[in-house]
Amino acid sequence: MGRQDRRTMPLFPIGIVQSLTDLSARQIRYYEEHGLIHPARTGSNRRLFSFEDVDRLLEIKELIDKGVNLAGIKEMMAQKEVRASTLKSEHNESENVKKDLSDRELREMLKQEIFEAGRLNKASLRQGELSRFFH
DNA sequence: GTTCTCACA
DNA sequence: TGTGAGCA
Repeated sequence: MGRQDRRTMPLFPIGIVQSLTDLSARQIRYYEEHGLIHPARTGSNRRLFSFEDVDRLLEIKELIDKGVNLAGIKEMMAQKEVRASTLKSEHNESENVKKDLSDRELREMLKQEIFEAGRLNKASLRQGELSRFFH
């Protein structure tokens, strides 16, 4: 069994994940509903989470604690996937081309990440202002 | 005992 | 997001 199999192997029920992440079952199911995680199901329709799922939930929790809303988290995760697949495809390029691209695109990806973080932070700040305004 | 879906004084 | 109902 490979390392990857171990990361994606469906292992624990929602109760365990709850205590592992300090998220409510409600939140966990809600995030699944929005495509942030994809836990497997047992024959009796119970969710089974992998280490990968738990890791993602922990990342989600950090963003939630920082005041990022679901839309923001979705974009952050999407950005991350783009960066991951970019790296993966570059991994298959020839050495010469890769050296060139990875250096340039590494900076580009970093820039995008910072840009995204800044944009979302402003968005959540605006939310804060609005909630105060309507209070 | 636990989890699932659905719905909302 | 919480919570309770009614199942499996």
